[in-house]
Amino acid sequence: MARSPQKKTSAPASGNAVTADLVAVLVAVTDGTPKIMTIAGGSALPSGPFEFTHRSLQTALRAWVEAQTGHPLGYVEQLYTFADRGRSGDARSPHSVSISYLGLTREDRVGEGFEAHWSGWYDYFPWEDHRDGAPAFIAKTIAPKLKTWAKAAPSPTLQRERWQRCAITFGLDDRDWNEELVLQRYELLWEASLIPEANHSRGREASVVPGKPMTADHRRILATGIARLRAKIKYRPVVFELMPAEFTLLQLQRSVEALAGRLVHKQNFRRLIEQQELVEETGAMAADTVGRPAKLFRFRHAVLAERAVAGTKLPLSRT
Amino acid sequence: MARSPQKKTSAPASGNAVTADLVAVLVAVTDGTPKIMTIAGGSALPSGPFEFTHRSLQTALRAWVEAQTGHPLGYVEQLYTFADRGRSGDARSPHSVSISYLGLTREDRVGEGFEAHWSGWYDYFPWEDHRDGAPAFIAKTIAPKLKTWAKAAPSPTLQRERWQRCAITFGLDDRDWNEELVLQRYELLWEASLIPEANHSRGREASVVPGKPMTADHRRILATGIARLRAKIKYRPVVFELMPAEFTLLQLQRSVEALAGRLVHKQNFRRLIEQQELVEETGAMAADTVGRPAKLFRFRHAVLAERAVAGTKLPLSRT
DNA sequence: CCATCTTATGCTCACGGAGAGTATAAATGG
DNA sequence: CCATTTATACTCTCCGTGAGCATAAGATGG
Repeated sequence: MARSPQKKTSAPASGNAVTADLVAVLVAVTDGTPKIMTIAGGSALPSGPFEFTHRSLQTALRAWVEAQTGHPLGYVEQLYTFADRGRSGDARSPHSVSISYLGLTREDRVGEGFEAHWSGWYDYFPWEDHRDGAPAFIAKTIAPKLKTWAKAAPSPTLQRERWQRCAITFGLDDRDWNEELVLQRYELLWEASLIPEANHSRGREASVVPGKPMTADHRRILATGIARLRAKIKYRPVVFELMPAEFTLLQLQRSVEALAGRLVHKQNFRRLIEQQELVEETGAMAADTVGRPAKLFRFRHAVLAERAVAGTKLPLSRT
Repeated sequence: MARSPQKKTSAPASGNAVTADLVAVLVAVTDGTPKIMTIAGGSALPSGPFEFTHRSLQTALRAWVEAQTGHPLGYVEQLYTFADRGRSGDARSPHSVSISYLGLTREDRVGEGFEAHWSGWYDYFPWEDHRDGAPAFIAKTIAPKLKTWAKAAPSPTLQRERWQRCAITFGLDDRDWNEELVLQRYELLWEASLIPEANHSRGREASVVPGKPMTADHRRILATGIARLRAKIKYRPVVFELMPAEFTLLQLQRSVEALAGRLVHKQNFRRLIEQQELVEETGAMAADTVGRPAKLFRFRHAVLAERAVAGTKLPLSRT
């Protein structure tokens, strides 16, 4: 970084010039399946060079997505910025800075005739879907391979630490599954060389763990996005960005479950939603359903103005 | 942004080249005062061009800080990336991308003879310190000015919305103070032109609200860092990065209070710390104290390996 | 028409965490 | 010895949350 702080309003780019890329994790939920927008046959996230004709990064991303989908992007949040020195390893290739964003939409909003597709995100992270319990291949395939990797550590202490890390992130040894550790799990599998992208020497030692790979570090970026979203839905009403204008409480629940990758207690879910006054009845009832018909609800946009957003966990004094 | 996703491994920079800057919010807590590292007489955060000789942004930041302070940087976290088209407004000046980081250290680790200084962060955000109750000037100065600003909105509805926003972020009208809304408060004051930095036409209409200004958007970046840190200390044991090797529970509590800007219930704070097994006794007692001497504790680094980190708020099913 | 299935919706219970207060112990300086 | 300051141990009360029971309201098949 800097030589000296004084030089911060620094000299024009010389050897210092880079290119800026945007990478987008665009999420939608359709029929209980979380999907992401992909290009290149599902092997990459939509991305492209940043055009400085826009006022801010956020504006640039919105403009681009709207051009692609024909509809405004509901919720946008910056994820992370990566810097590569010469992405391809070629020393002369330009340095690049990749700025990644998370965006929430609805699949049906996307116009036809684009090269982009929607892919289920569990295609890329099959071990993340615990809605029907932990996938069998975690115990059958992943856990043994991780154990082997842990045992390959040089010292017994390091072996224990490695395995403890595996057990925590994957909920092994009777630990609870923590759905938010998406990135940690991906990084662990990467370190253990169980991810195709990790084997730099041109994809031999092919996919040792199920899950579709992606270009460069796109799957890591996706993991970051999923983790962020799974954390966010717990303290911010962002799920509604993924819902149609009217929905039943079960549909809402299914969307949350799709994102979280685990099931939710129905009655408690409803209690939570209603006591927070997040929704209001439309008066209409859902049609075409099995079982007792459900009321239709809509999101109360007013709550966004009414309430602040943060949570607390300190033993605060009210005095 | 992108014209077409296909072009993502895009052409070398032409009109697209930018410079990459790092901006650091380096925090320490000394004697119950949260401090940040500043340069230029306290009017700017340390920053400088990113050198692509490093493997990653994080590495670059660490290396730079270690060169400055002579000690490793405990905790580092990326904050946000901003893009400006021509920072100075000069259309021909290079576009820049500023990547900001939050870092935690201890003041005494910094070597002497550097141009950097430590400034109390409440010098820049005096309205954020509620340890002795809400500062009087919030009710006396800020609230009335915000009321005026709210009333200046075109329609009655907008006026009410504006005021509601003010009341929420500043805890007015008998609302609770939410210490995490640091950025929201800064942005609100900015919008209401109560912040010198907001008055683009060369600092007339000088500081209408107490608090030291900063260069460019540095105070906004600092607000982002404070907000992030205030949120983080509640669910991650990062305070310990700011503590000496051994400390009393009261010292620990004072540090948390310094960061949060509000007081904490002593007994409950201890209960929380101890039941989470975050610390262990050193056996020694604190010297040079008034009142009954306190036990000295040290951070149990093992907890970082033992436990995962995330929290939950969904009505999950355990079955 | 009834039995059964499915989903919707209302209500209760138990447990644990968090805010708050009381009480006692151990040091210091007059 | 007493006032003061800080340390430390308990207790009490709410309330949020996980969990389960019970009932309602529709469809479907015999």
